[in-house]
Amino acid sequence: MPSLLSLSKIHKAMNLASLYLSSPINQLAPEPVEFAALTRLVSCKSIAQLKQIHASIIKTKPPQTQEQKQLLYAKLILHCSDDDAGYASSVLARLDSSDVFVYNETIRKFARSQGSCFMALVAFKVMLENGVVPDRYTLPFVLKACAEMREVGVGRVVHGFVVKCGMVVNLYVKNTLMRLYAVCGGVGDVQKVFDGSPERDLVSWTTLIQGCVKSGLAKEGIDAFFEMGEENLRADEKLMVVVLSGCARLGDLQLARRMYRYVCENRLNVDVFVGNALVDMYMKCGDLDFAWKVFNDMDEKNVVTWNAMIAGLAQLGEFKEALSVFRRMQKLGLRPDDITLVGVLNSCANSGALELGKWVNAFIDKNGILADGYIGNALVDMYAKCGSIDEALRVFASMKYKDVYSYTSLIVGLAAHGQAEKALQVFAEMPKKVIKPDEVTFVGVLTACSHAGLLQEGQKHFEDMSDVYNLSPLPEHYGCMVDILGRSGLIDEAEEFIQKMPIEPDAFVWGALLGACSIHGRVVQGKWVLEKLIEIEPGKDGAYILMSNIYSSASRWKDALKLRKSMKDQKLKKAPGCSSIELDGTVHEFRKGDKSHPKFQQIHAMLDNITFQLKNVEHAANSCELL
DNA sequence: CTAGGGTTAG
Repeated sequence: MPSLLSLSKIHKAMNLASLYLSSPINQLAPEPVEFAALTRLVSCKSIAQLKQIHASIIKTKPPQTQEQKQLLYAKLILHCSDDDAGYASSVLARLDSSDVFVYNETIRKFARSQGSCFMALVAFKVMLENGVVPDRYTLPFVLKACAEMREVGVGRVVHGFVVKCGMVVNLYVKNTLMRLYAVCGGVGDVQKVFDGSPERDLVSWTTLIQGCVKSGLAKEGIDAFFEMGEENLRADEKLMVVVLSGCARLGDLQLARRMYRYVCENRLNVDVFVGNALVDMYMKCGDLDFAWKVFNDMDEKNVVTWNAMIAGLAQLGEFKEALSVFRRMQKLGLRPDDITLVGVLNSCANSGALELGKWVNAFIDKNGILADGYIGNALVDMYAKCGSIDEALRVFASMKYKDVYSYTSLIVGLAAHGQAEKALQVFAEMPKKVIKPDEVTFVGVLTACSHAGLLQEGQKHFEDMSDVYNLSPLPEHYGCMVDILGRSGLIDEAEEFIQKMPIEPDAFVWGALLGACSIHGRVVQGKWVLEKLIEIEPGKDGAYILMSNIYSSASRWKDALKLRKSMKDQKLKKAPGCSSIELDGTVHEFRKGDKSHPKFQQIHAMLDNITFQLKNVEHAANSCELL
């Protein structure tokens, strides 16, 4: 108990309380106080009204007994809204009750809403100072307040207190304690509490699994679920939702189907939560048809249902489809929330739907939504990917809270627009704002260096990755370096660089080297690299095409033809090419081999025309080369 | 007077 009193946070709160105690409004409460119009408090709506009643009670009929006084104070506190923390704490400080129930009610009230959780801790402190011993009801409220505030520090002290009074065995206490650690990201601690006492129920399992899933250990969470089954416990809807979201993260379709069977076999009610979790799970596991089936079968849908569909489609690369779902949602008059907008912007970004993206931007402005955080980042990315780099810069500049995502979106965007110098400038801003770049940021930085041919600068950033930022370079970073070296003509150095890689080079790394061979006409080396690439990813066509270009540029037509023939013989699956363009607000999507566009004929006639004219130019260019 | 649920960007 004493350790709690030393908490600086609570001390700060008490200082706040004493500050309010000396403010004029509180001098309205002189002793002895009065008690009469308590009934009027029940209908009291505002803090002003409350204080008025308080004052009139004091003036007319003060409470006669200690009990009446305490009752008055307790009622006053319970009638305070979240913003009245100052007033509440001043009354609280005079609440000299020894009744646990009075404190429990007070703490419960404060812990119930976000804005007043701090007051719950203050009330707890007053309780302890008044020598009142917390019971099994008090602690869940206090722990809940800590969890809401993400105050693990205070939570740990309360935990110590819980252990001291042997309260861990109470399931409610134990489960709220687990929840505290779960929301604060400490799976290890959740597990410890879980293992700490033998009694556990569905809530304990739900919290444990939630803790795993939320901290990226979905596999462990699912394992725990099966372990639970061995104890002959059956999941309910709330637990199922958590398990389904874990499966969604794993992206394992087989597991997903197994979980769906579990839902059916156990006759779980597919309410809007379970339905949403199912839709999300099937989307993330790639079973679009079944996701649609669940979606259509749901009789109650909400914005989350639509969001799951939109975000899921965007993630599957079905951007056009995602946007059409958004339009359907709008036709039904459903209001999108910020998560909808992020999904829509993501789809715009990846399908080039600048007009719709601008519309979303206007929607955001019109509705007074702050273009910050997630939304701001999605806007920056959308503008950058749709070619409006200046708009991306504008949104970025207007953002108040910038994080690593904001910077990365812009840096990657600038690099893609050939503005390497600007990209590096923006990158240089990050340390000043104390924002730590991550792996993706460095992909942007290194691409910028590669496009601008900045060999030394690229090398320096690459070294900084591990030396300064403690990041382990991924294959794509090595790929960028190979690209930088290759473009500078240092092909042997690039090859040596690959040999020295501490991780296994992947197709992108070898691909970058092959690209370099192609630029510099290295036929022999190219052939060798091609063999490497075939080893790693047989059946892909990209490397063959690159190599056949190398042969062609070296005028080794026979070799080029041989290679093309071997591609045909192997029936190589071609990477599905896809591109899209927006015209008057409609996105037109083109896929390799897809003839479904209404103007397919005309488009191809035009393409033939362009190809024909290009051939003439090419011919001229090639002739020049021969001279 | 007590605890556990779904969707989010580079």
